[in-house]
Amino acid sequence: MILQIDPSSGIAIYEQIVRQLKFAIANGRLRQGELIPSVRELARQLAINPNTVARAYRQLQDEQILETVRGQGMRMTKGAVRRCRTDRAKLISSRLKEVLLEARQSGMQRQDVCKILDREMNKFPESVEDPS
Amino acid sequence: MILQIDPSSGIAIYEQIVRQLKFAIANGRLRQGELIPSVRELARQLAINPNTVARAYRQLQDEQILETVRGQGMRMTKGAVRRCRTDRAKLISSRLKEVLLEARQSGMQRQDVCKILDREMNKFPESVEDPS
Amino acid sequence: MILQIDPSSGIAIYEQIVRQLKFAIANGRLRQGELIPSVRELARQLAINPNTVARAYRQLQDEQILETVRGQGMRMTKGAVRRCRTDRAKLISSRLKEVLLEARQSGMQRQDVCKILDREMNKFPESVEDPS
Amino acid sequence: MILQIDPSSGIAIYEQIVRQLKFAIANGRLRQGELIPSVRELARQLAINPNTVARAYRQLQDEQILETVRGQGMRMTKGAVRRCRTDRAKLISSRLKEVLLEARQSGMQRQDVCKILDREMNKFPESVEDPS
DNA sequence: GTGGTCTAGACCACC
DNA sequence: GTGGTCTAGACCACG
Repeated sequence: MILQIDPSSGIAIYEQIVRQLKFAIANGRLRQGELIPSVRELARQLAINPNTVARAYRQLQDEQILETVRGQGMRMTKGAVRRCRTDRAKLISSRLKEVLLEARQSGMQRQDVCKILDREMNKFPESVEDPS
Repeated sequence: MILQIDPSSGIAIYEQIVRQLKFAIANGRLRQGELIPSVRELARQLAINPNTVARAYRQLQDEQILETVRGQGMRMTKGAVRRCRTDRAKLISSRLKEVLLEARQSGMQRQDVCKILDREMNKFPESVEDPS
Repeated sequence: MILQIDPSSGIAIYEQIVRQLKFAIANGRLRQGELIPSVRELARQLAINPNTVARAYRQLQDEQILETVRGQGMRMTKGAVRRCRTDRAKLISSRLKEVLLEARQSGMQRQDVCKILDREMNKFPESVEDPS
Repeated sequence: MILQIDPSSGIAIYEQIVRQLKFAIANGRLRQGELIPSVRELARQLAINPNTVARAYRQLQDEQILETVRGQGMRMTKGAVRRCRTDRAKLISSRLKEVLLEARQSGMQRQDVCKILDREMNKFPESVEDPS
């Protein structure tokens, strides 16, 4: 359970936690049934305010991705993987659309955008995703 | 000089003005030497507070894209077009890199990203940019 | 953290704050890593509007001398001391050059300028600057 | 009668005209009795708004350095030279004091200031001022 | 608590 | 008319 938090990225820390947890669930790094780290434990690991972690967990609970297990902690729900994969697709897709829309509206040339895309897409690994 | 402002986009209004003015300069919709709309005039057009426009103009001034002509208004600087094109490329490029990095880190499949890109890139017009 | 503000000096208040903070950092009165006084706190101390302080802080942020720590406040950046010392030297040097250029162009006699300088330079203290 | 105007110097244009006219009178480049250029003529030469020149002339009139000659234009008053030399000394002296005070308060080292002064003072010409 | 943003309205110098 | 500055007060997200 290692998350990469960048406090100066402009994106709220709790939002970074939410996204990365969703991603971890989507690609199978977190297994169903496992307990996730407690608020205090994760806050300690990331050296941030426990309130911030709690806010992220609360949001994931609202979205029925996490659920509380009384007296033990929190774990993934039954439908978590499916929901997270959907959310991941939506998030990435909408952000790609946004930036490409902005590129068009800015009058940027198609070819210049293609150059960037070619360079970036080459960085993608051959894909093997856990099909569970 | 028509800008599209969305007060509920999450991006600060002054920041939207800054970007769109840069884009307008980059693709030649604003010509060198022209006076740009006055703070009060643009504020009236966009139905927002003059201070918000002034803040955008001040930032563009800090970036040496606009300069004041005392008692008359503001105009593009000599190097504005070059700077704006550079900024546009940097902005779009860095945002594309960000979202594609996030896509990779999320474990998303290369082919799924490609599907989105193909669909979006078809929306690009055949390009004819003012080469001045 | 005591600043001397003169609202009737002709120099904008926010600009006075910017300069004096730079000077305080340059000569070691503010230490790296320390949180600086909050916008509201400094505004209260100086009996001015918080927006005026915020504007000064924003400019220092633009110049990478301050950075925000979300939810906590603002602090000096890593390179703040170096930048402030450079800025101080540039500011004083350029202003000295300006006035001496004006003196020459005005046809003033070298000896008359020297008289003023001798008198003023005697007011300088024996110097001991924090070398950190 | 050639003045050097810098519209982007931060100092108001009319103020630049006032100063440079005073300096021209102080060092004898303008002779008593001569008519000075008309508002419109000087405005044309400097490519600025006639109102701006008029404002400068009005201030010099208020300070009894210029006077109107009905139907002809404006000329230096009898005490103009004396007044301009006094003003020149006051102006340069007070600006030097200001910047050196700021240098001291900023914690700058005496020796660093001296370096700048040495370099600048060498630019002064051997002095021959019209003693009239 | 913190900073960030926006609005409203005022006064100023300048042209 | 123009931009520059300052004040006052509001709302927001974040920790």
